[in-house]
Amino acid sequence: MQFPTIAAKLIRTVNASTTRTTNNNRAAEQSCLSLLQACNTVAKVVQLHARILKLGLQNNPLVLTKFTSTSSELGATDYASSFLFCPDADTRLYDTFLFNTMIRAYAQTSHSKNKALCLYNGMLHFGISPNKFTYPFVLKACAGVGDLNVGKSVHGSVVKYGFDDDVHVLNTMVHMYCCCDGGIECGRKVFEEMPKSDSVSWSAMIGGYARLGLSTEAVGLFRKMQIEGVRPDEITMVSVLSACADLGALELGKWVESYIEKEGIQKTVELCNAVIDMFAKCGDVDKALKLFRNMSEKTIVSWTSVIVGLAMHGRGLEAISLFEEMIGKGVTPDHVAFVGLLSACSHSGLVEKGKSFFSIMTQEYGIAPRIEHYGCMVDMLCRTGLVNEALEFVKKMPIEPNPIVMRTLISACRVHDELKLGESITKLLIENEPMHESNYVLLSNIYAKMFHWEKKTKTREAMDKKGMKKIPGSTMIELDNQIYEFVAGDKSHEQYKEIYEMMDEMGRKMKRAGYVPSTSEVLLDIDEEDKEDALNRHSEKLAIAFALLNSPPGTPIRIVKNLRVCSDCHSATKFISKIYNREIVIHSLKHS
DNA sequence: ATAGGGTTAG
Repeated sequence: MQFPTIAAKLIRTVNASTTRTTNNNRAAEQSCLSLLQACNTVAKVVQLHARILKLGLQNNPLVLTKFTSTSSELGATDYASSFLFCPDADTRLYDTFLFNTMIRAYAQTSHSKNKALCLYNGMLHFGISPNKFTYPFVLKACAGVGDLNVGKSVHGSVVKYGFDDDVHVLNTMVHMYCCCDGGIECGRKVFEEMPKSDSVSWSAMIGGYARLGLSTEAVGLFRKMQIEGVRPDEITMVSVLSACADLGALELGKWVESYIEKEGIQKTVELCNAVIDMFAKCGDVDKALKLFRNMSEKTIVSWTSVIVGLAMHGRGLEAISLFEEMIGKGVTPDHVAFVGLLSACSHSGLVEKGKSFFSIMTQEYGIAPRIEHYGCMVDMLCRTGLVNEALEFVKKMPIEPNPIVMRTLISACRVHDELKLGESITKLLIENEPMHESNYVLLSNIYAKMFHWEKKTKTREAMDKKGMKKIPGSTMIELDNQIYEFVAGDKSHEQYKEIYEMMDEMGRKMKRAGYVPSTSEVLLDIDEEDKEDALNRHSEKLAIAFALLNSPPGTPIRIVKNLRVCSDCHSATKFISKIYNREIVIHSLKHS
């Protein structure tokens, strides 16, 4: 930072212009420029570069700039930078545009965000001033790195250089903060305080909330956007739909779909994909399939959305046949498509098929398994009750299992009575993640199943001491454009008497149809009769009773549970669906 | 020559 002085900059400018004017090889310069313009492969750039060196034009500013931009456009950024920053390079030729070109190239490629930041630091080191075009690139690189402190320091520079009034810079800054761990509040602050905001600013913020799973905030902000009269575009709508999908809010999603029609928002492939994903995740997989079939242009994302949707709703065989149809059409699956495929196998108990797809993925498609793929395999083995095989699988994994995989194992240990094993894994996990509440819930559930009530109480106390609270289970239901929420034993609703009568009736009819309450997941120190009672008051059943009372016979019932659905509610729902002739879709927001 | 989006296992 101490290098740049105004004098040094002046000398540099003068020297650069001298080089330009004394260059008597104008014809060669022109020919190089037009050849560079026509370059379309890296090989040609390399060839041409040899010629540039031979002609001694490597320090010609025009040629250097063109060489740099052509190389980086073709993905040969490292090649260009090795010459630009070699020890005998003429640093007098460095300027803002040259650095912007290089930083942009690195900021756009996924594994080179750090290089972009290095170049930005180098730029300051050489005394080259950034301009308002530099910062969108730099901030984009920060977003990729995801380090809040790095982001804050760049924010400081933006203020120092006075670009904090530029809407493009600020929009990217909002996006950057939203991509950093724990940065969403900073993003919101920049968003709130920016002098002018447009649809891009709102999209960045709404998208930020949606990505983090803060879907209610995302939808709320979209409402605020409409109140403030900012016209959303197709990119805003993608984020809003993604929030709807996450919330399982089918009615809202349908409204968004008609809003898109009404407002004439451009239906890009990506927007159509988001609509399909919303329907698939909200339980209307057939609607998603229909839209998918009618799409004129499909991408891998379109296929994956439907495959994941089918997998989520237990239609594993259809998911697999759709995957095979996709291969038949010559579409190359990516790692996400394989996650969908493997989860389809897992949800439908197709262990052998799953194992074979897992090996095909690497052997035929050259896709290295990621933690998500290993997670699917562990889940698949655990669901089938092969807990020990799952454990062996985890031990042999070439990458560290993450907490999600560990929690899958622990749940399986509890369900399949490997309680000692479950206890020891959970203790390890708590050491690594002391502030994650579901770890304590898992441990206390294991103690409950071991009848270690004292240890269970202690675990709860440890949670309280750390200021963590267990989130109470609740179920939401959308009826006539209103959202009703129920918690276990809820009596706050004005119809509560009718609801409880309905539940009694449901219980009687279910028992007659052969339903046996499964009390094994009631983790309370109470006797069997009370356990049944506790089950009957679960929020899922309340919401279903409410829906049976208030919606026309034969119409589907869709409910959204904030936590995992217990096994008893799962089986009870199947009975209720049959007895009352209603399709019942349960959407769960969390899985552990 | 400048900005923002989607699909991912429990």
